[in-house]
Parts: sequence; C-alpha cells; structure tokens
Amino acid sequence: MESGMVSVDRWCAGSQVYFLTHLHADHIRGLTPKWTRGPLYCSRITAKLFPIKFPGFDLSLIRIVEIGHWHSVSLLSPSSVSSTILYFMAIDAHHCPGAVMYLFRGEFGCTLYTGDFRWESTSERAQTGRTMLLKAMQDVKLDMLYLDNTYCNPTYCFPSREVAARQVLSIITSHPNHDIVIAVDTLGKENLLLYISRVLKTKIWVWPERLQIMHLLGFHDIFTTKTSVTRIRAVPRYSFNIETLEGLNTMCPTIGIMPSGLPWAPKSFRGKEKLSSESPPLLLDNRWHTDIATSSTSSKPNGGSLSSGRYDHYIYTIPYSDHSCFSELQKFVEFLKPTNIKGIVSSSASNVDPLYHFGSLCRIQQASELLCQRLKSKRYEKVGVIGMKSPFGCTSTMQLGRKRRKRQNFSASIHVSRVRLLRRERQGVKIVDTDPD
DNA sequence: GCGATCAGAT
DNA sequence: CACATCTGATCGC
Repeated sequence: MESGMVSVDRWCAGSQVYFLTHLHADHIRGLTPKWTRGPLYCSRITAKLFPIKFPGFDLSLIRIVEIGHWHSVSLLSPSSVSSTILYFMAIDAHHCPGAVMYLFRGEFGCTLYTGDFRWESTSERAQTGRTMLLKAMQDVKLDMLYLDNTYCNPTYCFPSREVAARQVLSIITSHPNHDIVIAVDTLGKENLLLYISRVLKTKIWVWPERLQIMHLLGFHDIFTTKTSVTRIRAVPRYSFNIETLEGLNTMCPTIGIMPSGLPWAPKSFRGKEKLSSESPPLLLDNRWHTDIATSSTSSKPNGGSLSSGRYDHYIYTIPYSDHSCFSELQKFVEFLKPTNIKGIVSSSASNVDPLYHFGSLCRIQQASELLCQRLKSKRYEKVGVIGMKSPFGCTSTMQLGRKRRKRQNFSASIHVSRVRLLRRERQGVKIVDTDPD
C-alpha cells in the first residue's frame, strides 16, 4: 500500500483524506479557508470551532469523527485501480478543546497518531481513553506510534494539572489585593480558568475573540470582557511579558501567572545548560517537583531565588501543561508497547527523541541501531520528522520507501543550504510520496 | 501591490 | 532547549 494517501495535521497536496487533531496554530499551518484538497476529518468540537479559524471554509468538506467509534473510508491505491479500507477512531487527547488522537487500522497495520496530548493517569478522562485504546487494539499489536514528544526528556517533570491549578489558586489567594493576569493561548487551559472562577466565585476577563470561543464551548456567564467586574484576567500569551507587567504595576499592583510546562527561566540563566539525558540539569524552579500549593507564601515570583530583579519580578511560572510530562509518556509507551515510535515534534537535538528513551520499550530489536542511524543523519532530521506526518510506516514496503527517501533527502541536502532546507520543510513541501521515516 | 509564508521574538 | 502565537520582513504572483 502506498502512502501519501492520508495526512494528519499536514496540508500538502497528494493525500486522499486529511485528519486534524486540534486547532492550535502549529497544526493548521498550510490549511486555509480556500481548502479544496479533500475531506477533512476532525472531532465534533473542532468542527464547531472551525469557522472561527477559517471563515468561509467549505464546511461540506468536514467529516466529524465521533470519539470512541470506528469509522471507515475507502481509499484508492494510486498505482492500481484497487481500493482499500481505512478504519480509524478518535480518542480524547486531553490537550485542548476538541483535541484527539487518531488510531488507524488497515492493511498497512495499526498506527496511533497522538497529536498533542496529556496522559494523566489520575484523570478519569485518561482512563476512558485507556479503555478505548485497549478495546480497539485487543486483537492487534501497535505497529507505529507517532508520539507528542514535546517533553520527551526526563528533565521534564511536572505535576498533574489538578495540582498545578491548586498552585495557581494558592498564588491568587495569597495576593488578595492584586490584579492577576494569566497568560493563555487562543485555545486550551479552559479548565484552569473554570476552576479559578468556580472556587473564587468570580468572573474572569478574556479578550473578545476568546469570549466568542468560550461561548462556542458552552461556557456562559463565567467569562466577561468587562474589566470592571473582576481582578482576574486571562490575556494572550504573546502580550504577556515583563514590560506589560511593569506597565500594569504603575497603575495597580498586578502579578502575572504563566502556566507552562517549560521552565521559563531568566534569559541570563538560559542557554548555558544543555539538555541531555546523560546529565540532566536541575530545573531552575525546583519547586516543580513538589506541591508548592502548601507553601505558596514562600513562593516568590519566578522561583524566588532568581533575584536578578530585572527579569519578571512580577511573574510566577506554574507548571500547568497540556502536554504529557516525561513519566506520563513513559507510561503511555509501556501501555501501548508499539513496534516503533516516532516523535511528531521536530527537534534538532536528540534530547526529545522517543527512541532514545523508549526504544527499549518497543518491540523492535534494532531500536538502538535505528537511533544511531538517526543521530548520524541529525542534520537532516528536521526534514524527516516533519515530512512523516502520514500515519503509514509499518509495513516492509514502507521501509523501502523510507530508505529511498533518505537517499533523496541526503543528496538534496548536499546542494541546498541548511537554511533553505529548513525553509522548505516549514513550507510543508511534499518531499516524497513514500512514507517519510 | 497584495496575499501567503517565513524567521524571529516572546 | 522551546509551549503557540504574533509581528515584521520577504517571497512570488
């Protein structure tokens, strides 16, 4: 079976069907309102939010995938007149509203594409997903796992969102006379805001576009665009910085809360330590490893010990993440026992390569060998990783395709500058039709 | 000149 | 390192 027939979060020409995991910007790059390339499968919530992101989009192209149910579509093999049936199921990814993983089954085998996801073992929703996956794969092995490797390194260690939400709440209640601004994106972290609103019995300010999204999600009477009715505001992350906070503090005492799985360290501290699984550096904010909710009074902006006053004197970084931390990824891989794994997030470093950390959990014998090959061709990795967003990659014909593609990439790279190469993959240029790694 | 797309910053 | 997003520059028609 040829690949290039199915794309996930990838919007180049050449596929017969396209799957969208969720509506964050880095997953819809290349998708436009003028889309005509084929049917677009997504979750019901994503479909509901779709017109906001893509006004004028031809909605007749959208196919809703109900969570937990098998769907199927007949695909035509490009090289012959034969057709084959692709079966697929969406599973809640617990990332942002509408985010799903896709499980694919067909004559090519069984593939799971997680998209961005969080796998909190304590969460009831994750248990539901676990049950769905178990049932859907009870009679087969998982040939290929495309994994959200954003935090696929042991240094990324943070608590559940429930615990992090309590930390946020604790910081807010310990500043009863401050205005609070919380950095959020256009989608995601709603549960944190709902929790704050519920416990403190207060509305939360959001910007107008965000209010529209909240209403579409069914949250009425909780959010407002009137600044006068609340001291808590959720603001776009891009407008959240030291200067903004300093400006706000000239008018009213204000603290900022940055919910993120990343250690937002001061610039002066950043870049000096390189992430490496051999000698993982301590996170600058070691409180992440414990529950600071019980000791919030000792929490100072940016971890307290970082007293280089210029940097975010007013900002608290809280490890509230919609991506899985390392230990969750590990549990996920152990649970699925895939034959092979590939990260969906490109990286020039090996620190988040799933095979590096989880190769031994895979069924493949040659995990280290595969990794070795990959490290050798590290310069070209970005192209390979980005290019591989087709769910197919588990049959022997796919492996042939992979080898061919590697050669093509290599020879191309010789003559094209790295900048140009990176640029090409960013544009989503279809590198080859065969399975990209 | 304009829309699409990119690198860079946050 | 880099979450997801914006801004401003540049590309290509």
